[in-house]
Amino acid sequence: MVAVMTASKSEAAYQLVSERIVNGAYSPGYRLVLGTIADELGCSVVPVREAIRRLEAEGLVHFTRNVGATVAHVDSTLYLHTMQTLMIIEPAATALAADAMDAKWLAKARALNESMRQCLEDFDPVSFTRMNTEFHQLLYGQCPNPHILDLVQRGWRRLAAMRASSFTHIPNRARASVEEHEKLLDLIADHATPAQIEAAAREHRAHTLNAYLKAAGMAPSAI
Amino acid sequence: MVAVMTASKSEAAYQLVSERIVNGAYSPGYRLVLGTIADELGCSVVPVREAIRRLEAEGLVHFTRNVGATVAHVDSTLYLHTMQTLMIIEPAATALAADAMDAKWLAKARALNESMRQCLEDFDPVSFTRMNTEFHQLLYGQCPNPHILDLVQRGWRRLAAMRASSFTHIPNRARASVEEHEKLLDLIADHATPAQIEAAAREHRAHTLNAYLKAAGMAPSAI
DNA sequence: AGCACACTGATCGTATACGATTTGATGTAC
DNA sequence: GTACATCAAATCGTATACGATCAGTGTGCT
Repeated sequence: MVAVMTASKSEAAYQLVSERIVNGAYSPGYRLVLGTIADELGCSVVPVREAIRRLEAEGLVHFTRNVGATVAHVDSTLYLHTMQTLMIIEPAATALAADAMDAKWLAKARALNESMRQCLEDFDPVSFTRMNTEFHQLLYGQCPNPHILDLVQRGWRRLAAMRASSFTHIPNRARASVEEHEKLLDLIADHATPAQIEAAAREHRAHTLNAYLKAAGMAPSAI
Repeated sequence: MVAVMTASKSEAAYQLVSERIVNGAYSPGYRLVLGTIADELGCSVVPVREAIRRLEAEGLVHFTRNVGATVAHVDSTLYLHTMQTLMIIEPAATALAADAMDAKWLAKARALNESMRQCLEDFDPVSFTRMNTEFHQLLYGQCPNPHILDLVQRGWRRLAAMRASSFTHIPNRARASVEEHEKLLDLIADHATPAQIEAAAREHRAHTLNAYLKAAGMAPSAI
């Protein structure tokens, strides 16, 4: 772990805890004790406290006054809510980013999607998941509205944290995802309107969301 | 304002500064000096610092390391971005809240909208703005997804902070808003699908956004 | 045995203190 | 008069310290 030396200690604490939650080193329910983390980082509790409050605001940790912080538990409802939020924001971000999607971008996206297809052939779910995240980053990454971009990034981070802990992937969706990605890229190549791009992107995410809901025995999402 | 005495001091600092920004007591660019605010609250700088960092995460203040915090400046781009974000999230929240909109709710919403119409007759823009906020709160308030609800509330808070500082209202839109509200309520009364409700709500906000953009000489929003 | 209550250890919340950094002003050389 | 170096005041960042609060445990009473 290479820490950026110019960053403040509270920033370092934020990065450390955040990363450990997202990649699953701290599982849900894990107790985040200020003093312990402070010792580990070689700093005092004040910056650590600040970092943890920030993570609380992002929903990654649960905080109780005078008691302390724990890594947030993930239940199916929370997962649904996060997915639903992302389902609304990400397609909009993608549509707004449409202007920046030139031929070069398109070639890159297509190549990435092909690699994902190859991962499926090779039964490599780990790479697939990584590339899937990368692909979606490519989709929304050029969104010119920083608020929206920020929301999407946070949404993905939360999903990553949830998946790292316990959630199983739905493998059947993987193949369909690749096909839907391709259709979306075709649409972009054909200079579809932002509204059309948004609709297609939202449909893609809705499929994923509803597949999850169905597997969990829950009703499909209203929107 | 009755402060809850059990709340922590950092909470109190957050509430104080937040409220002052939203109602315009602190204008954009105002320098938030930790020590000064701490003195005013009768506490030390540590909780104040925490509160300010939280406000930074919400985008209400701008923060520079080793320099300090100022109330965020509002330019037309920022305003556009905030409106655009709200335009995407609020309609979704409204659609998701559709289940909770019963006859009683509908009567309340209709009454409020009529009061808004009356405000226009009486040339009372202050009440109109207050009621408009209230009306929209009614629309999205029952959204069962807490993340989405939170995002909408924050969006409105930011808008309020921006308006408090400098932005002039666009009076021509006021009358159209009331009509659009009514159409939206009719749609809900007719048991429209959530998707239809979302589309109508989004159209309403898009009109407001585009009216602003046009007035500012900017191109209409892509979505 | 079961309940109530006080006690204890752990941990949080914040005051205070001090070093680090920035900013703006002052003075000096050109 | 301008550019640059130096310095001082203001302010931030965080370490340390201590009081406040909570969860768990043991003891005594019924």
